[in-house]
Amino acid sequence: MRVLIIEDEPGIANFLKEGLEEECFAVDVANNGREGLSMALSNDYDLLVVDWLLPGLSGVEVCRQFRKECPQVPVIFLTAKDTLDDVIFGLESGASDYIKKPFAFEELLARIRVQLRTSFSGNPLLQAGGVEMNLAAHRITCNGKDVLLTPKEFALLEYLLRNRGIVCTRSRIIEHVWDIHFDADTSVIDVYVNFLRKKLDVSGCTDLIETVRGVGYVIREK
Amino acid sequence: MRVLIIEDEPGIANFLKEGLEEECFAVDVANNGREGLSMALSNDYDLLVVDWLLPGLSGVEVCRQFRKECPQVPVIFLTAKDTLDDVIFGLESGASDYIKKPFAFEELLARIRVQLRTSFSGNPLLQAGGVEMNLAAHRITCNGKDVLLTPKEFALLEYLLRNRGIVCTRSRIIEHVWDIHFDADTSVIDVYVNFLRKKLDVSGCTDLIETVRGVGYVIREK
DNA sequence: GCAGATTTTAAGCAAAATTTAAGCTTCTGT
DNA sequence: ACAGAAGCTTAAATTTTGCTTAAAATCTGC
Repeated sequence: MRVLIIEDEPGIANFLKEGLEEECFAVDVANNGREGLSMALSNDYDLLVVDWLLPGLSGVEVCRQFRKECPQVPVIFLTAKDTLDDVIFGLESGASDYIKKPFAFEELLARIRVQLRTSFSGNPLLQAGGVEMNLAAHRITCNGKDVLLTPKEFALLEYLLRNRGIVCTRSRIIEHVWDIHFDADTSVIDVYVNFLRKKLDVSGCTDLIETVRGVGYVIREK
Repeated sequence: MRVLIIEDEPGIANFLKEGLEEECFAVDVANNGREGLSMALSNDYDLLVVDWLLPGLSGVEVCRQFRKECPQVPVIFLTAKDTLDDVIFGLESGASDYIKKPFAFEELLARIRVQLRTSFSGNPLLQAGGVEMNLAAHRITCNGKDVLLTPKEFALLEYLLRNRGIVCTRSRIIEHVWDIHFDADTSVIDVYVNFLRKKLDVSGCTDLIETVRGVGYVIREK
């Protein structure tokens, strides 16, 4: 995954570059709007991260012009502003998402992953243990054998696979897979983890999903 | 890390409490402004999450009065309002950040971490002696070997590691790792230090947690 | 609108984590 | 060296949490 960061503050630019590289992204940095637009147009990026406030050509203008040429590549804005007007204006100019400063790197990362999921369809294969998930084909195999999952089961497994190595808390799972924001008192997750484990067991993948008591679930790396 | 939530809707309060506890925070809840202010002033919290609209004493008023006494403890507002005026008013009253309802739990978490300056991306690894604690993966290794800890054990070790080089008194440990509803006359800490030492001993980390007689415990630097 | 599939709820059970309590050991000051 | 205080260790009681099922509710395609 190749990302271009257009950001004039060297400290922030560097922080983002290093953070994304640790996450296995290939990262380029441009220090101003004009340079950024030129790089964006002459290379094949999977995603752009653009500061709203840039010397010279503004982030909005960069986005507007870039969109003319590459309407499908997601653009995420970094902005210090946070009024509704600005957000609407930003999204109208073609941004896919925005994030307000100061932000946690983890949040930016989460948003990048959301954008890449919807746009990227070239080789969307997630795997762990004997399990392979082909997102484009919406198909899952376990040691070569097909495993048929319902939509919710698929979404849950996808979320766990995308976060492999990281413990997914129950709250995060409920938000990301079910889109429920204020209901702590449900046992759907337990039930669905149980469904998944059963289906994977049948195909020979045991112990893929580990329980972290008091916290949530995780698919470990390796 | 100890957090006070001041929120009158039990559903939301409960959801936040459980979510934050999964992330290993010690969480207290107050149901109204007056109770909240009194708890905030009489205990040693690391951060406050305050609803803007509260019966009786409003969130803004709570924040203003709390700020007089504890200017350094961050306060995050939950607000349904979203005009610039309200935001400015909120920030002028001493809030460190605010978040509009409805919000994703993860966004609140990200903002809390920004305020506590313990963002996952910044320093996901706490270490001392041969022990490494990876917060995101919720995983602890000791000389390379995995160590399985229960939630309370994890929280205690995290607290000691975050304060390494500093002696943690018994009362501070009780306040930050357990929460307010706790009996002062208990030996849980001894028991849990014992649990931790045993598990770490098995993996070859001896003498990590030192006893400071009459005071508490400490993990020394190097 | 029916039949089957999917999702959600609820409840009992099992297992694990937490807390209490009590006896033992070590340390400290005299 | 002794007495008292502080901390350590262990086992058992209590509480919490997750697993599993079955049944109820909801959705979907015909």
